[in-house]
Parts: sequence; C-alpha cells; structure tokens
Amino acid sequence: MPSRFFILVPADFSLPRDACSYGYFLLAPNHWQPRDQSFSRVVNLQGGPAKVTVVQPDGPGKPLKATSDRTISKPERLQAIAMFTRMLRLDEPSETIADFHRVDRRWKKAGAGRLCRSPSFFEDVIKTVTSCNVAWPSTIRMNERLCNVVGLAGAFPTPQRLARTRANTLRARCSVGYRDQRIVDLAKLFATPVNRGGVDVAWFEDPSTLDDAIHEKLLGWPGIGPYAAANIMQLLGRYARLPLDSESVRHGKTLLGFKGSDAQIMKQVKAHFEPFGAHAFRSYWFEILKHYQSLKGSSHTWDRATTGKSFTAAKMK
DNA sequence: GGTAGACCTGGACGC
DNA sequence: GCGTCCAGGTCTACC
Repeated sequence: MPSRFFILVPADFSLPRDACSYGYFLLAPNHWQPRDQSFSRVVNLQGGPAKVTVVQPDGPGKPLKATSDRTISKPERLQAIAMFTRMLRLDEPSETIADFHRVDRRWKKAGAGRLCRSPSFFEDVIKTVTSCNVAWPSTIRMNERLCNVVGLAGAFPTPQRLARTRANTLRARCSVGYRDQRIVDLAKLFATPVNRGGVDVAWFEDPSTLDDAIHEKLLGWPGIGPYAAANIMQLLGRYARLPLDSESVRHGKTLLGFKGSDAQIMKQVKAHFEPFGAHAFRSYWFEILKHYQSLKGSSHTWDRATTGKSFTAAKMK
C-alpha cells in the first residue's frame, strides 16, 4: 500500500523549473514525466528500494506531495525526505539564491538558481565520471544500465554493490568502456570506512572545508581530472570553478564570440565568468541552459527517451 | 610544465 | 549492411 507525505520547500522553489535545471534530472534512476510534471526515482531506503514520486500541485513555494509505491516507515520517510532535499537543494537558503541574483540579475525574474543533483555525493561522483569523454546519449545509457544491471530494483547502485562488481561486468553490460576499473575503484573508496582511508563525505560537505583542499583531493581520485573535479565541486554547492569542456568551447565560440584555439577560448570563457565570483558556475550554466532551451523548448518539457537523447554536440551548434 | 597518443563507445557518413 | 572516422576527458609517457 502506498504511503503519502509532504515535503516542505523554500518560498521561491518551483519543481518544474528547479528539478529540470541540470542534466542529471534526465539520468536514471531519475525520471521526469513532462506530461504530469512529476519527478520520481527508486531510492535505497533502509527497508529496501522504493519508488517515490513528487509533484507540486499547488505551485511554487507550496509543499511537494510525495507518494511511494510501497508502505514506508516513518524513519524511511525521513530518509526519503532527506534524499529529495539534497537532490532539489531544498536546504539552500533563499538568501543564497537572492545573493546570486544580485551578482547576476539576468536570472532574477525567472527565479533560476537551484541546480538539481543526486541524493548522494557518491552518485554525483559516478554520474560525473559517466559524463566524461562521451556524448550525452551514452551518459544516459550508462546510468540506465548501472541502475538496471547493478542497482537493486532499478535504484542507483550503492558503493558497496558497485565495489563488489567486476570491472568486466561493467564494461560488457553497462557500456562504460575504459571507465570500468575507475568506477570500481571509486566505489571502493566510498565503501571503505573513513578510519581505514575511505572517503569522508562529511568533510566534503562541510561548508568550512576550503575549496582548494577539496579540489586537490578530487584530482587524486581515479578518473577525476580538471573537468570532473570542477563539476563535482558545483554539485557540492561550490560554484567558483567552471567545468570547462567541449561545450564551453562551443559556447565561447558561438554565443560569446571568442576566437582562437580551443585552449585560448577556454581561457577566455574562464576570464569572462570570473567577475561572477562565487556564483560563476551558475551564471555560466544558466547561459548554456538558456541556449539549450532556445533549441529544445523549456527543460520541463524534455524527457529522457526523446529530447534527452537528442543532445549531441553536433546538434547543439 | 607542456604535449602526444591511447583509452572505448556509438553516431555519422560513405560506399 | 559494413567499414571508417570522429567526438569526448583522463591518464601516462616523454621531452
């Protein structure tokens, strides 16, 4: 029997706008349903996986109405709320968003500011690795297969499950290619207790930890280079660095009018967004998202199977 | 510190 | 339908 509960949101929060604010809303196990503007995913709860769906029937600022596909206990409900809170950045104060709008007034009217991410730091790291050196449709495919092949009942695999999976299995059944061993090694880092050298998630998520310290630590992990490290940092809510990639070059060339080699254009893009300081990534990303939406319509009308898979570099030029 | 080439997969293209 | 080329970020070896 389904359970129903509510999730409180900040006054400025809009589910269609804020859930569909970053590409991860298109990656399994996340599922955005444009038809009824619902956001669902299978989550790993202490009693086992459960599919939870949220909608915001009363509009921006009003609570999310959540439904699970099985009865969940009160502790599981709190677990699910914590996961959606992280994913939708519901704990980011409205003042922080207002501060971003003071720095970059272009997004104030639309209210854009929160960026969708995963319910766990681990999932954000693995999703970032699956987005490296590959076209977006392949990233979609890898995440679908990781959930279906390794995850329990379609949930994203836990570090423990992924750490026990053979690299060959990931390569053959999840199409992750040469990323296979790197993904297993990352999972092992997360599955190892902190006192035995494992990842101290609390340290990464502690606002008092310095950006430079996190950046240096991330660069030491397998499969994490400058792009991935900067992307993971924005997922941690640290927006000062830009994950510069081929999309940055395209954006610099076609929309900002920069000229030169790819490396020169990346430097110009970096310099262009530096004045936005601690909010640089948000300014950069919402410009790119605006471009995508000019080609594909509002992101809350996209779905994974059709619009999602149409995102390839060649088609975005 | 900078650079070249390998690493995989899947889409695009030519035949 | 098949073969070839190319895009994509990280890693390693080398200068």
